[in-house]
Amino acid sequence: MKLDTVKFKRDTPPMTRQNSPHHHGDLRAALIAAGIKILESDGIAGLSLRKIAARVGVSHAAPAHHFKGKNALLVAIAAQGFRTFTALMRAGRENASPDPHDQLAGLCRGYLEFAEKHEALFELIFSTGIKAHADDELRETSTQAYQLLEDTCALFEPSPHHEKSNEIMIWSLVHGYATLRVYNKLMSPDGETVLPFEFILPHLTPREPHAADKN
Amino acid sequence: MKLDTVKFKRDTPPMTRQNSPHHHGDLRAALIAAGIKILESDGIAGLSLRKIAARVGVSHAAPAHHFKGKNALLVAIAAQGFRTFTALMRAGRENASPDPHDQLAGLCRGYLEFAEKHEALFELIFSTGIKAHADDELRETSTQAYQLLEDTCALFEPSPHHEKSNEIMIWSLVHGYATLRVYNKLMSPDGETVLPFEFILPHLTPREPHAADKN
DNA sequence: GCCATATCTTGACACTGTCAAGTTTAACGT
DNA sequence: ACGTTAAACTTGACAGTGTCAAGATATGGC
Repeated sequence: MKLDTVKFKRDTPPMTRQNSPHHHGDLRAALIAAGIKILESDGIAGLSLRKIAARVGVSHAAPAHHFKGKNALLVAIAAQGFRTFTALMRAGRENASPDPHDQLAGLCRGYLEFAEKHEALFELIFSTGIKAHADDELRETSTQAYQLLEDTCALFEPSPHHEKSNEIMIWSLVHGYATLRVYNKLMSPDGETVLPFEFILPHLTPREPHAADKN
Repeated sequence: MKLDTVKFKRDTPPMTRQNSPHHHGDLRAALIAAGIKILESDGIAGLSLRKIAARVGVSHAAPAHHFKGKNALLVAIAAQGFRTFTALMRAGRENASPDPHDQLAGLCRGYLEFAEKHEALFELIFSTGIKAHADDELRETSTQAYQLLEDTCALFEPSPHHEKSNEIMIWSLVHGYATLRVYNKLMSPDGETVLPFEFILPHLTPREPHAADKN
């Protein structure tokens, strides 16, 4: 399928690009948005720079002026992915009762919701090749996601073994569960809905409210 | 870098291919082996059919006669990956004391060892695009891996919540922890060595040895 | 109004997976 | 022993990929 021959068929009318072959308007953001769309429809394997450029309506080499390479665009997409990831976790937590167990369960619900509804994006942000420490924006957004989890874990007494044991355990648990559910590997494919945290959560003892913990 | 021009530079002497441009001998196995080597050196992104073929010393289209496509070769490589994965888990378990907690900890040690020492292979076997239920060999090998975990979890009393809760919890925990460690995302990059199962394991109660459980 | 510069296009390159057609080798029935 | 058939491999082609170089055009500062 020749993609470059249908160059000027964009999905949105060229509001930003005023009848001129150059200066799209906000090409950088448009590329990220189009990349996410293609990612959600064609998966991570079907994502190519040329396809993104064609969808936005620019030439195949246009993205090079906004991103250092394909990987840089993927990093920007991943950063956006982390933002909606954090938003879903926060929403899940806010829709729960103030009880610490419910708070944590709500956070995990948001986690799983992201993994389910944005499968390709979920795979992207946790894939090799996307080094979180390489890019400033990606480091920022991923840190915020971890921060939210850390805050929620702070509602409980820390483990006597290690101060970060709670975070690591919860994060591993929910991430592993999400991964195995999404990829449907090694688990019964009949769509189990049992959550492992319902088994693990009672073992966590809520912290004494020695201060005004209303975050 | 022109790869096709150095076609006959294979890494092993052509013992199986007796001075003839055809009939390699056991090309299928050689392609899988070469694929794993390239995978471990160049990562999952640097793996191409042509590179594999060049390394074995055959033309770029030779693999097509043994694998339906690139994905089929990846599936075969993944199957082999599952085999060493299971072997490492089994070895970790066999090197532990008969105590159920030690048995499970040994298994998890093997799990993490595989994820660490065979990073790209670990990413491959748990990636989308490799559907475990599509290929017979892959389904077989992945089932064996899960079976070993299930057997080890059977050393403990099942959770009152759900009969498979132990398996799901342990698998999620170790898989999530391995993933986060390998990709080094969202966790302190100072190489923590705290294992979350050391916190989780004491909550599991060993099963009563009502039968001769010496597996 | 002019010019530097950012923005985008066109064209080329090497590399990729996959297909079609040809060539050599091995296997097998007679 | 020999000729036919099928398998194994090669060569060549094609569209698609990321990336670079060079050219065209519009924007914004002077």
